[in-house]
Amino acid sequence: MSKNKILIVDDDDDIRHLLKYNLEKSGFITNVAANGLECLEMVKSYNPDLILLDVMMPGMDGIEVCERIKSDPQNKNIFICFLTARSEDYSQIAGLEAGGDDYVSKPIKPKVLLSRINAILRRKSNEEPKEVKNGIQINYEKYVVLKNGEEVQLPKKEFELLSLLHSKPNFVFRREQILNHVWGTDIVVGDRTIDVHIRKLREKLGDHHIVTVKGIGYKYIT
Amino acid sequence: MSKNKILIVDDDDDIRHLLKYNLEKSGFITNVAANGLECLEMVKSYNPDLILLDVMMPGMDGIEVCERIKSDPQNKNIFICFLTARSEDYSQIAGLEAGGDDYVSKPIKPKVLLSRINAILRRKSNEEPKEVKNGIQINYEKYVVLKNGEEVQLPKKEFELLSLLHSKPNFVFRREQILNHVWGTDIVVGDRTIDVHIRKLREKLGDHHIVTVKGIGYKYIT
DNA sequence: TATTTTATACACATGTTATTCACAATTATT
DNA sequence: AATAATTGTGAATAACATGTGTATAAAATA
Repeated sequence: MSKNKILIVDDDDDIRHLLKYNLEKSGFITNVAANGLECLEMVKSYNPDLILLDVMMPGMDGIEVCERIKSDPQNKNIFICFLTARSEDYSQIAGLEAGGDDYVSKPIKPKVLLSRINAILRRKSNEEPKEVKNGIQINYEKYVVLKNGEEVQLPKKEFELLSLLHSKPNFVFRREQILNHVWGTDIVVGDRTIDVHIRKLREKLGDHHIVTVKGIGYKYIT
Repeated sequence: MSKNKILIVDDDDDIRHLLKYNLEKSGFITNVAANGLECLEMVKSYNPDLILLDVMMPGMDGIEVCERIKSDPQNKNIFICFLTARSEDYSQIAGLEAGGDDYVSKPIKPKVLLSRINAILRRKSNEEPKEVKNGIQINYEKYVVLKNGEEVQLPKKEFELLSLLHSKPNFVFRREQILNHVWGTDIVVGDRTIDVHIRKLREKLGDHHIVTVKGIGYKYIT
């Protein structure tokens, strides 16, 4: 998964650090900007895949930053995810959302943010040629898995676990990585939890898709 | 193609009249508004198919007007064509253009405008037939839902909820998104409110249209 | 104001999903 | 081969999300 550079833009120090800390723990590469101008510069130099953009900022607000970024066709596949306070007027953001972006309401819960980011990056990778890998295709919008063209509904955790493995076929994900991506860094679950979910996936999709690499983790094979 | 109501929005008297004159001569039904607020009201009462919208206006500018209109899913098939002066910053409009709209540069040449309008309306009429999805058709003008041709009257919230899901079939809307769109960001409602409305819709339309995606939200299936 | 319709709340039923755990099976190590 | 480490499995249970009946509030209508 080479594409996971995230740019965090918020005028609040604490939020920036909180997000940076959490995201890096989950394996993302991050960078920060404190205002709109810094953000615009970062876009050029850092070339992020996803921008977490605070709406309410002194100087240039998030909406404007977004518009400027989007006005350059070169940036068309940078995703922008707004960070909004509940009280802020949603109507402006709504219009942009149609364009393919997303938003997360403050106060930010790391778990929620993480799953949203995963969803966005998945969607992003999905816009590129839709690869059917070994008979399994994932549709993130419909939230279904296509197994030889047939739709299979998976529960949330199973879906996310499969998404992760499927995103980088043949790459071995360590158990720790899996935990961080799917469960988040703050949650502690027992030793056998991953295994059980893997089992469920195997039951539903067949045994030959997911391979155990003993001592390390799992991989999705093509 | 019975539908060709055009709303002209510009703060300049002369331009309004010029456009109105020309368009009516070509057989379109037109109406005018002198500013953003008037425009928003007209959208409700006049229900145009196409809005010619000046970008540069005192008070609310065209971009904002557009965003407000587009934020309501009911207006999703109103086309908006910006009228821009050459000197104006095109970058902001570029972003919106992606959403399916168009723009015409001032000074306006009637012939150019006319051919542009025809192109837009043609595009629109091509999209129209898609409206019947899985036996359910939504008539935003009458505020009524057609279930196999038979009219079903839905209360406001139910109608809006259905509109939202129906606007993007098979796309899973998260509960949060639904709340924001139908209820707004500032309003707080209980946890079961969405479910109750979904239930009402299922009672009236049948169970097979709306599918629950546990842990995520709902989708309208075709 | 009275009446009806619509919207929301809430407690609880139901069903699903997530997790745990003891133990079996497998693989690696010596 | 014996042992240790790791993963797989079945079953139980916890945690959770959604559906439902009914009550109540709010809004629309007469």
